[in-house]
Amino acid sequence: MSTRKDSSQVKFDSLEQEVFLNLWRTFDRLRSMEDEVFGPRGITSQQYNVLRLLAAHHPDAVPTLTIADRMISKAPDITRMLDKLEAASLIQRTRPQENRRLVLISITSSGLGLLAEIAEPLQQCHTKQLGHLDKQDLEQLGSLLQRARKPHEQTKNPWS
Amino acid sequence: MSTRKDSSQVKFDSLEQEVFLNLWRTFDRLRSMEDEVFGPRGITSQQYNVLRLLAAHHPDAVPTLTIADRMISKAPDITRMLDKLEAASLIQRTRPQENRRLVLISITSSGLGLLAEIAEPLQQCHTKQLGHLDKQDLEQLGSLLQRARKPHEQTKNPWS
DNA sequence: AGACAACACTCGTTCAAACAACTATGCTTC
DNA sequence: GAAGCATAGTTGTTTGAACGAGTGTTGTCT
Repeated sequence: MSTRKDSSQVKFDSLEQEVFLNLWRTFDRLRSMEDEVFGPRGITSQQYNVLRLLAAHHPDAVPTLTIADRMISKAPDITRMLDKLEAASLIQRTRPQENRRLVLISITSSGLGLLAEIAEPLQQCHTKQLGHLDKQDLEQLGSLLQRARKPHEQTKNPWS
Repeated sequence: MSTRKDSSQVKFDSLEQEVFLNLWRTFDRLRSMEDEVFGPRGITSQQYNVLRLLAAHHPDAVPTLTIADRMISKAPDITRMLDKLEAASLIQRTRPQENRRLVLISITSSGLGLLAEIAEPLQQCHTKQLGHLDKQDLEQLGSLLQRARKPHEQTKNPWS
C-alpha cells in the first residue's frame, strides 16, 4: 500500500502527502503555543497580525480590504473581526470625505500599548517555538516554505 | 525597528517569527487547495484523516479517545465529529461488553469506498501542491519540520 | 460492601470561520 | 444626467471549533 519505508507506523500515500501532514502537524503545535500568549490578552493571532500591520503603517490609516488582502491567512469576514478590535478600542474607523466607499482603519494608542505589552512574551514564545534550530536551519526552512507555496500565491502580496 | 534586511516590505521582529509566519502562510495556501478536494465530497480534512486512520486499522476498531490522540491537529470535540461521520454511515460505533466505558469506532464499507473514490483526486492535489519541489527538497523540508516541532510533541504519537 | 478516584466520553454553550447575498458609493458612457 | 457597471464593505445564515461541566463505568482501598 505504501511506497515509503515501513518503519513508521503511519503509512503515507506519497512523499508530498507526508510533507503536507508534517506541515500541518508542525503548524498546529507552534500555533497552540502562540495561542497561550494571545489568549490571556483577549486577542487572536489573526487580530494580532492586523494590529501589527496597522502599527507598521502608523500614523497612516489603511482601507479595510487592503488589510484583508495582506492577512497571513485569508479572512473573508474582516468586517466582524475589525468590529471586535474597535469594540476593544484597539483600532478606529474613519470614512474619508473624498471617497465615502472606503473605511480607513488606524491603530489607537491603546492598540500600540497592547503591542508593546505583548512584544516581550511573544518573543519568548518564538524562542521557545524555534529557538532550538540554528540560524542556518531557520533560513533553510523559511526558504523551502516560500518555495513550496510560491506557485500558489496570488499577485502582489508582501510575501515575496 | 527590524533586525532583518529591509528589502522586504514587512518587518519581522525576529528570524523565528519570520519562519513561523512563513509556516502559517504556506499551510494556509496548501490547505485551501485540499479543501477544494474534500469540500465537494462533504467531509473536512480532519474527517478524512480519521477515516484514513480507521482504514489503516481495519478491520479492527479503535477507541474514541485514541483517535483524538492521533489526530494531526488536536480535536477536543471528537464526539460530534464522529457523530457526523456516523450519520453519513462512514463509520460505526460499538460498545464492548467487557468494558462499557469504551466506544469502539470502525470504518464501514461506505467509508472505505469514499477513501477509494477520493484517493486519485487527492493525489493529484498533492502533486499540484508540492510537485514542483524535487525529492531532495521535500525530504529536507519534512525533516526540518519534524525537527522544528520535536521539542513540543507529546509522548508516543506516531509522528516519530 | 461502600466510598472514592480514575477513566472515557458526551453535552451545553459560546465563539469564530465560510460563503453568499446585499447596500452604499463612485465612475463612465451615451 | 440617468443607467449601468465597478468598487468597497457589510450583514445573514449556516457550519465547525473550543472550553468546560456533566454522565456513566470501572478499578481500588479500607
